[in-house]
Amino acid sequence: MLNGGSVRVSPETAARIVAVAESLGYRPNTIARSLVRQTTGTLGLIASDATDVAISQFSVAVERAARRLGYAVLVGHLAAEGDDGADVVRMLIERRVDGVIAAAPQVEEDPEVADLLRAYVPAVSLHHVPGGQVPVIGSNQGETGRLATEHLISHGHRRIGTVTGPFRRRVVRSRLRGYEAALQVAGLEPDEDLVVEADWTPGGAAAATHLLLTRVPETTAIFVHNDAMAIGVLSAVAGTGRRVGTDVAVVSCDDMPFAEYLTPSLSTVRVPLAETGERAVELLRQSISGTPVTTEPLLLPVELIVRDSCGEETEQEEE
Amino acid sequence: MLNGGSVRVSPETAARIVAVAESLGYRPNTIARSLVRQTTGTLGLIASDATDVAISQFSVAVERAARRLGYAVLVGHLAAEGDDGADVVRMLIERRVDGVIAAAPQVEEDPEVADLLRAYVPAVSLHHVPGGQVPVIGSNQGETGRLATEHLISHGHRRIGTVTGPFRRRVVRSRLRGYEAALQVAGLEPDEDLVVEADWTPGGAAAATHLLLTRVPETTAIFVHNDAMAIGVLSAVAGTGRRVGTDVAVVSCDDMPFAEYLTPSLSTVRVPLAETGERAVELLRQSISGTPVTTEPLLLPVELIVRDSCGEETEQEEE
DNA sequence: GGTGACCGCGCGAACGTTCGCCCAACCGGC
DNA sequence: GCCGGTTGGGCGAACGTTCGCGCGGTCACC
Repeated sequence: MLNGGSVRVSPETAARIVAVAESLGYRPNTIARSLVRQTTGTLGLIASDATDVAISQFSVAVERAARRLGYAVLVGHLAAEGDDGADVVRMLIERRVDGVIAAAPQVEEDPEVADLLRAYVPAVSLHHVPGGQVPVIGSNQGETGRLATEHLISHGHRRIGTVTGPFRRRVVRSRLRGYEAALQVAGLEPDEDLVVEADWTPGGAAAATHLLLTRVPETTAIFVHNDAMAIGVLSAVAGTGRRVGTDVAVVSCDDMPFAEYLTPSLSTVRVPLAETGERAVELLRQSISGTPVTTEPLLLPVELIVRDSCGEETEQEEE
Repeated sequence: MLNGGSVRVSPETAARIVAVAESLGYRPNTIARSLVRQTTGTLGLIASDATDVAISQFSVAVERAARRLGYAVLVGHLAAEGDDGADVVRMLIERRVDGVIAAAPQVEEDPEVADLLRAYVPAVSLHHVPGGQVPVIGSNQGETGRLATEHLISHGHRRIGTVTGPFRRRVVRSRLRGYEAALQVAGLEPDEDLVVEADWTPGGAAAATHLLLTRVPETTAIFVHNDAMAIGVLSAVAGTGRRVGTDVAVVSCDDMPFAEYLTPSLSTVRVPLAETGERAVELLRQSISGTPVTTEPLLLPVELIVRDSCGEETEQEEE
């Protein structure tokens, strides 16, 4: 009755009841309500070990959007390596969440999680779910690679290396396709030696960059797959005595808050993580309310942010 | 019965029941159980807008520790500025969480949230709660400031500036006390011009650093209150034509994963955020189970990690 | 003025557990 | 052999809602 539903009761009685309830500090018991309504008003969020700033930006946006819609958010973090994914999802399902948002690349190779998401609960994923049938939302990753690479090409670079995330990830492959497409349009031959796999961490990226610059010392530009790794790239480039921006141009992906303040400031393709989070919640709400949703990936546009690391400003003395 | 409780039933009957339950895929309904047990097996986590890497490291550790104990975690993120704190806490309380962990500096100045935490639910906070009576856990922040400053002093620096978080935060005041204590022990006079307030962001820290170096150009060392701001400090120092490490030594706090890969690599006082998260859950579990817990702040030790930004290695060419 | 229809409201079942209480049966001791 | 104690097991209440159904009263129309 007190949930705003249309109960057939005279307006003044309703007002009286509400007044009394208020004065008594009455708060409806969510648990009892959930029991009879068979819905909990709770969303599950499964996130990969969110030390990753990008994932945590997404998570915050998801929680905020969910709360605006009256949902609470139950989180589960997946270990970086390890397959507790199914356990986490099962935990969420047992808690009777109304839907699940997955922001964990691990799901790409976890058929057990995929089955759970497909069969037991409305879900939206940031990553491809094996077997499909789960709506996917994300950014236009091919465009990301293309934009970054095109920009470097337009500055006259011919030897453009790339430090990527793990190849087995779709994001990485999409960005690589964009990178290669841009090269081909410019008449440049893709070269395997210029592509080095890393692990999303600054340390891994630094090692990868050293490898790249050893294999192809003539490299004058690097496209790196996220801002955290970019930190490692900048460090490694400087470690070889080269200057970032002038000797080696760097363009990254994500546009985290710190990107602007790296030395030199980082050119990067902005990925709209907060907006993606909001859209994910919106999509999930539709799916929960029974509206059929397309399982065709919903891709949000990305945007190149030009700063100093790509050599736009060769004069960096004045910051 | 299927919850492992001690029901007086013959062993073989129990085994039979479990077997049948298993074969039927029976999963006890958490909601109904919560209703009668008056406990949900859920913990609430209120986090400040966790774009802050430190908070998100803490959050991940909390969730992991909680899950190990069989708890699920409901999160609420507080807006950076804005007092929706009470709303978030109320939401958690209405969802009948068994306890709340607060990792949001905002609670320091929110008496409404403080009252809720005190009166309605077992709680543990990372920050001082006005009015007390809520167990606080954290790191030895005074020690943090002292360690960093002492190290700079031991390198012969006499003009040591500091770029801080907002003064109204206890963490900041504790660290400042440690900084001043170290100066005094070394016979150095604290100087107001050397202390500049910032807002935890790289951008704010960069501006603060410019201000500091304008006011006191002879500054040869900077103690900055977290790694995110350190990025801004490095950028601003470089922007004035000074070299970090050789001209201006920098020591920070936190030791985030990227600290090692900044250029130059960042000396920083490690704050054990993951361990803090685990201890917080442990403390909360005790508090929930009725064990009286001390409200005396539980302080974990910190550790200075020496890298290049404090000038330990003057030769940085070989990284 | 009487009858019918509609509207406001109250009562009770159901959601799926947990847990206490009672009953029955078996065993042992007197 | 009978009685008491102990143990295994089943039945039903309670947790706090939601929602359907039915009843009673009032108003309007004939």
